[in-house]
Amino acid sequence: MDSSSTERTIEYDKLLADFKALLKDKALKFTNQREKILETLYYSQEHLTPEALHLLIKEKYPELNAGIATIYRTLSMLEENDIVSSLSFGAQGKKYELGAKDHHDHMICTECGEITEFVDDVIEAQQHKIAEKFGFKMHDHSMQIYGICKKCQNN
Amino acid sequence: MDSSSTERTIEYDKLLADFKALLKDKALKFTNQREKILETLYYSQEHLTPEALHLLIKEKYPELNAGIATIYRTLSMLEENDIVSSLSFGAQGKKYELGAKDHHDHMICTECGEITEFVDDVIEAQQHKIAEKFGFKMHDHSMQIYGICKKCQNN
DNA sequence: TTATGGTTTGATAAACAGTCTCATTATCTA
DNA sequence: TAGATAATGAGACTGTTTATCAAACCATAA
Ligand SMILES: [Mn+2]
Ligand SMILES: [Mn+2]
Ligand SMILES: [Zn+2]
Ligand SMILES: [Zn+2]
Repeated sequence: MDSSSTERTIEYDKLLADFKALLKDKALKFTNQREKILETLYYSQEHLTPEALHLLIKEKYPELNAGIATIYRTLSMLEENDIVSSLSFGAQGKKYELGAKDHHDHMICTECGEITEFVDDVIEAQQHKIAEKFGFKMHDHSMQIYGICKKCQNN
Repeated sequence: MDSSSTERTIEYDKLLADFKALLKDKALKFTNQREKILETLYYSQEHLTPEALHLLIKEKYPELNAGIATIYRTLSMLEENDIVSSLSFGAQGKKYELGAKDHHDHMICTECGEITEFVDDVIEAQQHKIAEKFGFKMHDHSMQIYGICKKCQNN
């Protein structure tokens, strides 16, 4: 079966150093806002909407006075550079998470919203086979399983 | 491998009769608007945004004078009753398609937007196994493979 | 058939998410 | 440290989806 939960695989210091290197490489600037956004994403275990991330940052760093536009701009930039990934399901809009974890897919409880992460080698391998069959050059994929979690089944 | 394209599996008359029965069962009314929305979804092979569907209907049935709000309302109702399903990826918003086809997943070209449908038995079976392992009661799932289609690779 | 009451509708206002603009501020490099 | 330029916050703006409500419509039963 090989399904398993995922866990963070990179230290924050390393992540930050890589991020600084990336910015330098692309002639982008290392700003306070960008740093706090990265940090907040790293230390949050949640899948965050831009709005939720904005709130967290306003709470923790009120003096930063970060604007929502910067949150959106930075999330887009981070996603383009494969540092975060986004997940969109239902009407709830996009949710972002730090991609410093290994790739994984999601199981979503439609009752309580709980998101369980997993990786399954059989599925990963099969996706490559399918893409190959259609002459398709796969860059990425996303899989969601919807249903009712253990906890909600017992309520 | 068992991947294959999908095709429509139900006659329109049957679909319409089932729809009428459903409406009656739920004490909802069979209206001209609802009929034309169902019909247009059935005969379109595309994955349609609410806006695109609205345009199609205005072209074909101008005298109906269908409002966009009715399109949204009806699509939601159809989705709740598993008659259509929606697919949302990127910023492009939700696209709807008639679920009278068999279940299938999607392969999306990020260059030209082409959507290829497929079903893969290995993946279908594996998803059940994963849900089972986590004590999760699966209701639905959705998988998208993103990449570059054959055509776009040769451009 | 027609009357009746609840449903559905279209128009339009409102909410909402996300993007754009631009004057000001911050960062980087020499 | 200064100058060039990138990034920022505020808020205007866009496009999409939802809510409101009076008018029209549909199903039912007389
Ligand atoms: Mn995740
Ligand atoms: Mn499809
Ligand atoms: Zn749950
Ligand atoms: Zn293509």
